[in-house]
Amino acid sequence: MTGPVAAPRLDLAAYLPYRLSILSNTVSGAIAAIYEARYGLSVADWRLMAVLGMEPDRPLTQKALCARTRMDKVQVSRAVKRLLERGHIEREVDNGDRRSALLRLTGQGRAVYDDVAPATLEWERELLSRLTPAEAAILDTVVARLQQVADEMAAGS
Amino acid sequence: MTGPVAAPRLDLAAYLPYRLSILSNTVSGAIAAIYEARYGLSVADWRLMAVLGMEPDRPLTQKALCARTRMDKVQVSRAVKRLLERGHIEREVDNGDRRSALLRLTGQGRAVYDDVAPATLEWERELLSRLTPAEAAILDTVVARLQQVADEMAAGS
DNA sequence: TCATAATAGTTTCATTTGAAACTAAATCAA
DNA sequence: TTGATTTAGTTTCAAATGAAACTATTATGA
Repeated sequence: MTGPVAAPRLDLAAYLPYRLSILSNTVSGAIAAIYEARYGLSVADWRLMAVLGMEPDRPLTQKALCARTRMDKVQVSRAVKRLLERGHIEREVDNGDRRSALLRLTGQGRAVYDDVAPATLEWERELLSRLTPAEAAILDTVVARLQQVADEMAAGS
Repeated sequence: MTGPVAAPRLDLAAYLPYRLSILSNTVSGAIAAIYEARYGLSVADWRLMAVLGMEPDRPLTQKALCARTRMDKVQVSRAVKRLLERGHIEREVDNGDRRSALLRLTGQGRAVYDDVAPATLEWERELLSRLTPAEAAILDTVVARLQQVADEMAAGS
C-alpha cells in the first residue's frame, strides 16, 4: 500500500547534518558567552579546565587531555600555555616520563571552575527542561547511537 | 518516592552541548569529505551551492544567501569569489538594485550539484536508517524544539 | 651499547578567519 | 534636489589555525 516515494531533494532547512550544525553552534556559542565574558576563556581553554576539574585528584598529561577532549595536540599545547600564563593550571614534570608533565587546576583555577561549571550545567538543565522526560531520554539514546554510527561511517564502513 | 537527586557534576562525556558538538563535527566532516575529495569545495562553498541548487529558477543575492545559510556576509563574499573563479556559479547585476547581483549555478555548477547532492542525502538516509522510525520522528521534533529554545536562551530570554 | 625508531610536546610558517574600515548604490528628510 | 543615513558587498589587517618540521626524551633491537 505504499505509493511511490517522493524523490528526495536536498533542502538545507530539513537536512539533519545542517540542523545539527546550527543547533550545536547556537548552544556552544551561548555557553561560551558565559565563560568568555566572565574570564576571557576560549572554548578550548574551558574544555581543558572542565576535564581537569572533573577529577581534581587525577592530574593529566596533555596527551590524556587530547584523548578526552578530542582536541589535537597543537590546540591543547596552546590552550595549556594560555592557562599556565593566567595561573589557572599548574604543571609538574612527570618523573616516570620526563617528556610529559602532569597538569592540574590551581586554587585560582578551581575557583573559576567552581563558578563556571554550575552555570553551564544550569544552562543545560534549562534547555532540557523544555523537553518531556520521554523526549529527553530518547534524545540521549539517539545522540549516542548517531555518534556511534557516524564514527563507523566516517571510518568508512 | 524520589530520593535526593545527586548533585550535578560536569562530565563532558555526558554533557549534551559537548556531545552535540562532537556529533555535529563528525557528521559534517564525513559529508564534507565527499565534496572536498571530489571537487575541492569547502563547507562554505557547498552550502551556497546547496541553496542555489535547491530552486534553480530563483537566483539569489548574497544577502539572501546569508539569511538561508546563517553565514555572515564576509564568509559569503569569499565563497562567492571562489565559486565564480571555478565557474560553478554566475553573477548578473540586479537591475532593480545595482549594489547586488543575482547568483545562480552555471551548467557546470549544476553538474557538480547533481553529483554531490544525492551523495549527501544518501549519507543522511543511511545514518537515519539506524534509528527506529519513532526515534527518527522524535529526533526531528526535538532538534527543532531545542533550536527554538536555544535561540531564545541565546537571545537572553 | 649504540644506532634507529617512536612518542610528547613545541615552534614555524603559510593559510584562514573575523572585526572593522571601506566603497558604491539606494533611501530618507528637509 | 541635495546632504545625511542606510544597505550590499569588499577589502584590509591582525589574530587564530593547521600542517609540517623540530626538540627532547624514551623505547627498541642488533
